[in-house]
Amino acid sequence: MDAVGFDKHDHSACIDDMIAVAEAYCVANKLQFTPTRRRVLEFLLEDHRALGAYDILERLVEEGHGSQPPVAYRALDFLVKHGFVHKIERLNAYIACAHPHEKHSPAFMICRLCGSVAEASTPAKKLLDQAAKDVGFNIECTIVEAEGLCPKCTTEGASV
Amino acid sequence: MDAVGFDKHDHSACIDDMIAVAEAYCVANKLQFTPTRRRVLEFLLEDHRALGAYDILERLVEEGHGSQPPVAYRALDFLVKHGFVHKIERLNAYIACAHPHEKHSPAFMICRLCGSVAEASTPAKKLLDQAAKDVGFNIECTIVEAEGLCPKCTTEGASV
DNA sequence: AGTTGAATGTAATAGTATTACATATCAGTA
DNA sequence: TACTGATATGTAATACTATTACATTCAACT
Ligand SMILES: [Zn+2]
Ligand SMILES: [Zn+2]
Ligand SMILES: [Zn+2]
Ligand SMILES: [Zn+2]
Repeated sequence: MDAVGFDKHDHSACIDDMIAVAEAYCVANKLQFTPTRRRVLEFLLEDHRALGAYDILERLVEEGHGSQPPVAYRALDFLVKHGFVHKIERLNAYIACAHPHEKHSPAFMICRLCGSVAEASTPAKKLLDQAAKDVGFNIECTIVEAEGLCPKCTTEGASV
Repeated sequence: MDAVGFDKHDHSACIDDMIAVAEAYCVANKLQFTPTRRRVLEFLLEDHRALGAYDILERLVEEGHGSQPPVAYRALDFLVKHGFVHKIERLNAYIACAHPHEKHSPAFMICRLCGSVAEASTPAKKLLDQAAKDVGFNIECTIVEAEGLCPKCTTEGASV
């Protein structure tokens, strides 16, 4: 398993790659990768951390887009629906997917101090599937999030 | 693994038992199981489904308690902190724990049609711990929720 | 040009949660 | 008993998150 979020990496390439993937996917599936949608994905890729819908709205406003919540929520809904972005339920925030369209059940590790978030792929889905089968429940999607301390905050705050 | 939520069971005994467990725990740990806290736990046990903080507040008001949000949130914070209640992040709602103080990492199955919620115990923590260790993350708590269709809604809505 | 469906702009409102400060209650102690 | 500190409650105000509704714009197709 791998993770993006706690390690340094070639970030400009990272953004370009992800945008390219999204664009190609939209073209292939006749989806409209509009300026607003593209910009929101860029914001999330730039920060590489979870942003609230209103953080995003704020930035959109600065660039001249509409100033009402639906402007942000619509773009986010699109990006989530098509797998470019995940919602972090624990934070009511959104983060760019680290493995777009590799068909996965994401798991997130959320640092409660610095707020960084790493996405991992785990067999958690498999695990729940068995538990679900036992009671006859039909899983459609899973949410797996862990809260704790990231490597950096663990060492820094040995006193915490 | 077992689940409460999709099966019928002796409910009055269920409530009494849970309240007794909570009371005993509070006495043993010098915690104050105040009337408000007890009542909130009873509401959650009675319904055996997830209730929003404002649903709970509404009921408290009917019984003469304070009418401001902190009245509900404080009781919920206490109950969550001491393991009598879990928060369902996906629903922004709260549900009574089905296994109080059996030290567990709960997993929830949430029916998107009827809203029923079942709590299961899974080894998700173990699983995530390995993934976390790989990247140096220190897990403090886990959130595992699955959304889908419960047995009843699966059969009823074969057309959905 | 006319029709359609998707996307956007905007206002209003709904739903969830916290901060701040005053008051009350209770346990332990002088 | 009176004082003290910690805990719990009452209340007002505010902050944060999200949806509904309706008008408008735009591109694609006929
Ligand atoms: Zn992903
Ligand atoms: Zn950190
Ligand atoms: Zn539980
Ligand atoms: Zn159901």
